[in-house]
Amino acid sequence: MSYPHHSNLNLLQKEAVESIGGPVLIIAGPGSGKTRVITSRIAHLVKECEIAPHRIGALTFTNKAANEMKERLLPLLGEDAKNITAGTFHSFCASILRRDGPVLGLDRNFIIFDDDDQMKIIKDCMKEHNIDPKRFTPRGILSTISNAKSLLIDSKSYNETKADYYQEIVSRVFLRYEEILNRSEAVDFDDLLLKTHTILTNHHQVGEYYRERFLHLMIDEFQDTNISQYAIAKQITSKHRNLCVVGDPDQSIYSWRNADIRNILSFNTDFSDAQTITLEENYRSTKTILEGAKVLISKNTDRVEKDLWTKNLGGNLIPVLEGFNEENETDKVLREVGKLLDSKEFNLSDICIMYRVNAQSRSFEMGCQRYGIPYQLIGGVKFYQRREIKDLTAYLRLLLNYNDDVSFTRVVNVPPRGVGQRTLGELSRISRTHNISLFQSINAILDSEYEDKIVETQLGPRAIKSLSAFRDLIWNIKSLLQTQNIVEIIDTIISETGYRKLFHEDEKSEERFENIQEYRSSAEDYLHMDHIEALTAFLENIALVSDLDSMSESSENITLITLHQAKGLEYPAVFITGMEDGLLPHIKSIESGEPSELEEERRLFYVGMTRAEKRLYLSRSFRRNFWGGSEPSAPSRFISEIPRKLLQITEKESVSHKQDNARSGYIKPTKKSATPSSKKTEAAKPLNNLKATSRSRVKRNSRKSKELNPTSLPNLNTGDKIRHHIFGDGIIINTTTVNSDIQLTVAFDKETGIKKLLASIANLKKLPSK
DNA sequence: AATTAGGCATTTTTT
DNA sequence: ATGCCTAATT
Repeated sequence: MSYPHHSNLNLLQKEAVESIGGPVLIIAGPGSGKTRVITSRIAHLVKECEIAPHRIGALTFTNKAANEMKERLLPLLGEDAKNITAGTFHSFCASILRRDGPVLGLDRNFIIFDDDDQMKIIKDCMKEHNIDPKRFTPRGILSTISNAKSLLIDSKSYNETKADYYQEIVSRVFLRYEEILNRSEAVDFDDLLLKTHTILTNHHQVGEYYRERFLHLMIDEFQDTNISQYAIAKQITSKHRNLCVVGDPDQSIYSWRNADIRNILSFNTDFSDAQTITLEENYRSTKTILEGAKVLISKNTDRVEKDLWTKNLGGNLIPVLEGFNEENETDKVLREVGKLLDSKEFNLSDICIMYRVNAQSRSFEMGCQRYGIPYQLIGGVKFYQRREIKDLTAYLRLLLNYNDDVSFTRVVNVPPRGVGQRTLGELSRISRTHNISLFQSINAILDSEYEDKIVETQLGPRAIKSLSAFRDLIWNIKSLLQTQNIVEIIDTIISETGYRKLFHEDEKSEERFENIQEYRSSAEDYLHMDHIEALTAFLENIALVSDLDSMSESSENITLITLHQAKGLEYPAVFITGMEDGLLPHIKSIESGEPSELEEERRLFYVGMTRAEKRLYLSRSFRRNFWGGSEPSAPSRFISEIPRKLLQITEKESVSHKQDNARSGYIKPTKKSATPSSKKTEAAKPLNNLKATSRSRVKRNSRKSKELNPTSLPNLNTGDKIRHHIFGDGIIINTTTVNSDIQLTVAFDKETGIKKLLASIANLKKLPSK
């Protein structure tokens, strides 16, 4: 990065760093050294102004940004850096609630419900109220509720102000939804903010603590904060009035998540004495890239003008790659990637491929595997959403909190232990009549009473026995928390609940096991803590930490990422793919007819473009795959909004020549339909391994792995004895080639039986045959 | 109670 | 095409 040296901030940056009395608004254009300004400002506060580090708060959009900030502060401040409160709004609020939640009657060990959990509850509530999910979609109702909460409207006030039939329906669900959350000692994402705000506002003593404590508060990505976040910030800084917000209205891309761009636009009105500093010098991109982005964003009517400029060189034109279908688009993009790598000007980690929707990633994943380009996929199907992971998490949540009905329902019959629909229905009936959790309902049934009221049930002795056994199971494991740490508890759950059995079922068992292993090892970070605390922290981490946060920067692979997640990142070379009307801008925004939605799509593209330092590529396809079929798609209207002179449209025939002549280490000319190569040494990971490694784990199938393979993979033949880290010892009874990998059929002991394993991932040790 | 078959909606972006 | 939900079957 070509930032000026620390001691050498530009005048405006310096002003931003040193303006420390009262409210400050920093409008920071892309690449204007925003992060630098924020860290320098904090360092300045601590070193020059002698502000105690723990009295400074810095709130960011992602945990990754927060961690980066802390890392950058470390050389400047040393140990003091660790005492700065830095995190996302959500994690910040979670810590306030862990400390002060009890004033609202919230248990300190509350659980955080994710999107999945929320949907389950919404659906239950709707069923309870006989609301037709065809007429009112659960998703829609949830988003209405979430919207209300982010405007600081709770279920009670919503109910009081409901104005039409739809709101009447929502209100019923909302009220019930809140009851269930309360009963479950759980909060959702919006509650973290809403409840924090309530405490700060209504509980004077607690509020004063935070108002007194935070002498300075800074907020990054302010254009993407919502009303409740802004309200919290105002609350906290109402005493010392040192609120510094940093953002760029042109990069506001989260309105669908209730972010309100008015926060930043009207900041100056809210604080009439606010200083405003606008950073317009761009240190990141070439003139060409910046000019293209500027012209594009100027097409938005609803915005505040900025005059971005750069001293950087003009740089290359922006190529527009055109493929005749999705696969061909991918091909062209990856060939360009290959050229960049061959030029030695770019490393793998310098290159990023961006797209509008996650579904587009698949094609690039497969492409990378074909070409042997190591890649890192951010997001996609979330690791923590995998079934086995959710199951295990549900068990852990139950240990902490018996009243978590969502988790209860999830695992009470997993693996099957004789608690079926009927039993569950009866439990839920009792839970409703007495307003107690499902788990408590078991107690009520077994005791035949609840708070002196007789509880009657029609359940047979078999069902009652099953329920009682389940209760004992959970209780027993819970009591082990005294002596066992979190990792041991996970192991205990797997063995004691009989969950292990599920691993022996199908060909997915391998994948499941690997996921569990990873889960288990991520729990190891918490071993130093008290067991209960560790459990709480681990579960909070699962809820609040995203894939993006754990993405690696240094490792040697290219990055595949959505445009939304790319916010705040930068790469020497960026490919923005799927430049088609319907994809970018997305069809939903076109169909909505709202100009504001189209403008947000434009901002999204703008964010993508401005991530690029030296090279920017656009790509599109003439056809796009939908649900099986493919349909013609027109070029994105945004392409024509970039001045033609900045673009480089692919020449016609010369392309194929270049392809043939390409003597690239990464580009191996292959025939269209054929799988890359049938040579076993190629060892590209098989496609079915994709799913197993979807978290931002690094996939390596570079030339490197080609060399490594013969050594790491002993020459395995039928009849060889091997050892597997999970299944134990076995004998190979067959070998076949699948997708340029070797599939081994191995007979293990009686209990495990016969397994099919892929040589490249099974990590087998060959045992000497006597 | 557990398993299976058939119908259906699904794809925007995520703390 | 796939995965989720409901209904029907054993």
